[in-house]
Amino acid sequence: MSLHQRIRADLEAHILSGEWPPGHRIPFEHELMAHYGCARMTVNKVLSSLAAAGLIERRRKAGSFVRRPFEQAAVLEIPDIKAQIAARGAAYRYQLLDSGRDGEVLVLECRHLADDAPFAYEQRRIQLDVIPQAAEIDFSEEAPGSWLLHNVPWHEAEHRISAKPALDMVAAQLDLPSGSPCLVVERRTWSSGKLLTQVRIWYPGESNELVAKFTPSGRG
Amino acid sequence: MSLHQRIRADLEAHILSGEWPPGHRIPFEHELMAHYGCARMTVNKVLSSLAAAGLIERRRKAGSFVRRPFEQAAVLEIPDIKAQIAARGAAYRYQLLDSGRDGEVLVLECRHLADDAPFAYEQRRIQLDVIPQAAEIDFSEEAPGSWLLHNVPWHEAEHRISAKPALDMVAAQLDLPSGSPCLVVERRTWSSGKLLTQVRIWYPGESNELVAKFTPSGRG
DNA sequence: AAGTGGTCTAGACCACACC
DNA sequence: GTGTGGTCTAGACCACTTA
Repeated sequence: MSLHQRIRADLEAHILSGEWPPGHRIPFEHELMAHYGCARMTVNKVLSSLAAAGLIERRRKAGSFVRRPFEQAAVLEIPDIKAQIAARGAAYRYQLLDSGRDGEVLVLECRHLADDAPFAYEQRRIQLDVIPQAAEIDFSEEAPGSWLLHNVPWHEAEHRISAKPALDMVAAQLDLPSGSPCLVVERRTWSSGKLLTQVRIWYPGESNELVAKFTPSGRG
Repeated sequence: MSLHQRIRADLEAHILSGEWPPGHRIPFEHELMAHYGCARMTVNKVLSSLAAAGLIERRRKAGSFVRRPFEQAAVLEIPDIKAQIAARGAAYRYQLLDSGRDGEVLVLECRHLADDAPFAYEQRRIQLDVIPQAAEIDFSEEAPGSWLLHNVPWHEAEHRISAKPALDMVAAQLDLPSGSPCLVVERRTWSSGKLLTQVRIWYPGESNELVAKFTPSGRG
């Protein structure tokens, strides 16, 4: 592994772990030079790539700062479920149904309700080896999606969308007749190639739509 | 504008204009050094960024080569249905079920089959005031989606994705039990603000998935 | 074996933002 | 002014691939 890759991984770990929260000023280039014992071009390359990836923001004379995580996917608009329900004028309620560990993965099941009616059923996996601070969060209070959205920056995401019948447990949790159509959204999120979290969300088909607006060049 | 930005713009123009087609070998770093009269680090930075952007591919000892352009919208991957079926190794067949006019709108209904099994049911509307040449096309031979994809440039698109039960005609056309979950994709496409076409495609839920992969910055 | 890209250095000057 | 990042240089050594 090359020097600039090791430095980048090191800085990324500080950011992703939350040790350097959004707004935190990263050491100056000359400080990093001294710390890693390398030339300025090398740390400059690292910081430039972090800026290109959207993890940090660089300002002349001021320094480099950790950026806020993105509020939502700009391309495929899947807003925070809480905000989505609030936008309909309904009262939002969240329930943690189950939680456990599967090796280095935190496994959660939860449910989102609008005016006490089931709105979505969520199955979530969080990589604790990459986001160790997630182990300390009380997910019976805050939904994992909301917490992640506001605390962990991501670089890449993949959505997989399908229509499936609600069977057994899912039908029960969503209070639907067994076999009702559901929109199933599976999302995986990475940061610099490392898987951060996976989630599968079941929406009753009648109640929900995904909207994606974009141009061929990739700008929404 | 900095030197490496000017060099990058220059090389990009060669690639995007088609002067350097896919597979073409870009001049070696030492050749670009001589051509632009700069240090190797500078051209290296340019070529590295072009590689990171996916425009070129770099191979030691061999050189740097122009990559193939993306075959489809990288943001929300909805390939040509024909190509999609071919990719599964199934035989593609297309049927025009009905066609008519609604004022300035050409209205079509058609069906796509994989190995003679229904794969998707399509309801299409094409604005003839914007795309008059569509009136001359024999859509019993070529699917409207395929023809549009290859003949009409678009600038903006919006997808609306939902899960709905297949009822009546849709269930019949897709050979499904009434009420089966279907993935419904509604797409509207514009060019410079003018609506070109609308389409609603029904996929049997079990057989299909949409995949969207992207980054917050908008590059897939 | 040879030539390419990958990486790194130890300087340097500049533009810009903030004081 | 002062200090930061932005850029560029003229070298160098290495690793990998391909001929």
